[in-house]
Amino acid sequence: MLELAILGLLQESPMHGYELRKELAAKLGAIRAAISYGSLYPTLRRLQAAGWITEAAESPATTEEIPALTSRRGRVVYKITAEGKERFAQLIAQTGPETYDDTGFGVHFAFFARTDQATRLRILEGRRRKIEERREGLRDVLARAAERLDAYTLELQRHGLDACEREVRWLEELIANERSGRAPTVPRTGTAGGRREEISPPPPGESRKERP
Amino acid sequence: MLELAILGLLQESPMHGYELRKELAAKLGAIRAAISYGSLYPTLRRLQAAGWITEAAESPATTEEIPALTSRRGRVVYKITAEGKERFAQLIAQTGPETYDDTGFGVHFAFFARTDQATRLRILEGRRRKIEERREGLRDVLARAAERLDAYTLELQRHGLDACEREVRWLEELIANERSGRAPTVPRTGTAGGRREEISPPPPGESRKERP
DNA sequence: CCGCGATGTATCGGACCGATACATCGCACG
DNA sequence: CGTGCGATGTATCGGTCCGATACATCGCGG
Repeated sequence: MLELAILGLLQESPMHGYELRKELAAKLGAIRAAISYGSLYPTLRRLQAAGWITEAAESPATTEEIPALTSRRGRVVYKITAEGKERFAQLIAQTGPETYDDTGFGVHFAFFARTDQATRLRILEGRRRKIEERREGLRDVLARAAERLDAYTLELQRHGLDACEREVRWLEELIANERSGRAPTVPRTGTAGGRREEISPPPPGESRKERP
Repeated sequence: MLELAILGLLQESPMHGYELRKELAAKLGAIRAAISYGSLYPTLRRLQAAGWITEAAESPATTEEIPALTSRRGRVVYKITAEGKERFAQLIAQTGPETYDDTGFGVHFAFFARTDQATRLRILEGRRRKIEERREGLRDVLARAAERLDAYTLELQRHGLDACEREVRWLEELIANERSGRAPTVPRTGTAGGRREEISPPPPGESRKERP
């Protein structure tokens, strides 16, 4: 999972570890808190050893402009390789059981913009199936074993059940949306129109997304 | 966390590993899928080594009734010790940062029936604080970094934000409920009364809860 | 000038998972 | 009658990831 996430992020732009962690936290903030360095650095090393990423030189184009005033220290900038891109494409397209658990689904979903529609659909449906199973499990417990459990435990199950139902509905909308029409956005409360707004009129000032 | 959960469950009744796993899945089904044996058995051994639990003999009172027809195999039944109960009491009352993450909170909450009210309140408020922070983080990303992210990532954040807001509201109700009055149940949609119903009229047929 | 918070790299022990192996039991199906 | 299969049951191994910790640099304000 971490491997996939790192490869995905580095595909957008080269980064060093610290930055990677922050971007990861921003992109996956809804899923998991923040990746630990104890996972990050070993994984970076592993990816490098496998040849998916390489260390990039620090000040690349404008070699002599800035360094005088910052005197770049030992920041290690990583960059994805061609093999790394292949690896990413392979990882993002292949689905196993771990694709549908909370973290796995979150990571895959976060990179849906780089995933083909068939795979997106497969993942969304797999996730829905999994959540439906969890939901049924919770319903069973609430229906059948309620008298064995105390009120707090029961309340916990109810809250979990609620979350399941909610997520299934969310997934339904995404799936419908995905199937016919191609807009990623779920219709917000009451907005019925088919017109999907593209997100940003090109931001005027700072655009540091991709390197040209 | 596993340690706490096992100690808590064994406090209700002695069990063997397999049973423990199933009960755990039932009690924490809203939180986590099912504990792996690769965690369970080593932990059981650790707890036994520490003296918190002991192996109990298989057929305890009615020694010769059943064994003829089932010929009890190597099931290892574990039982909590007096020290184990102390340990549980200590673990359930002490709160660290890990008490407020998803799993930690879930486990603590599942044993709220064995937790004193002050601790319950502390945990609920700590959890609320943590979720509020997560919520603010997501709002920040959605407000400030929206144009840097693709529509799918954005949708993920929105869904996460929604879940946060929902959980905060849930916690608010639980906290209010906890503060004045002592009923564990959150008022279900429209049910305004103060009367809290006790759950089960004694179920007539099969009662295989505790061992006699 | 000095401390302090942000930036930045790195390691270590431990918790937990997923796959796997293996043995027994009861029952359904041929 | 046997036989095979799914549930019950115990156990280990490798791998992923976390949390704590250490350490070094930078810019800023007191």
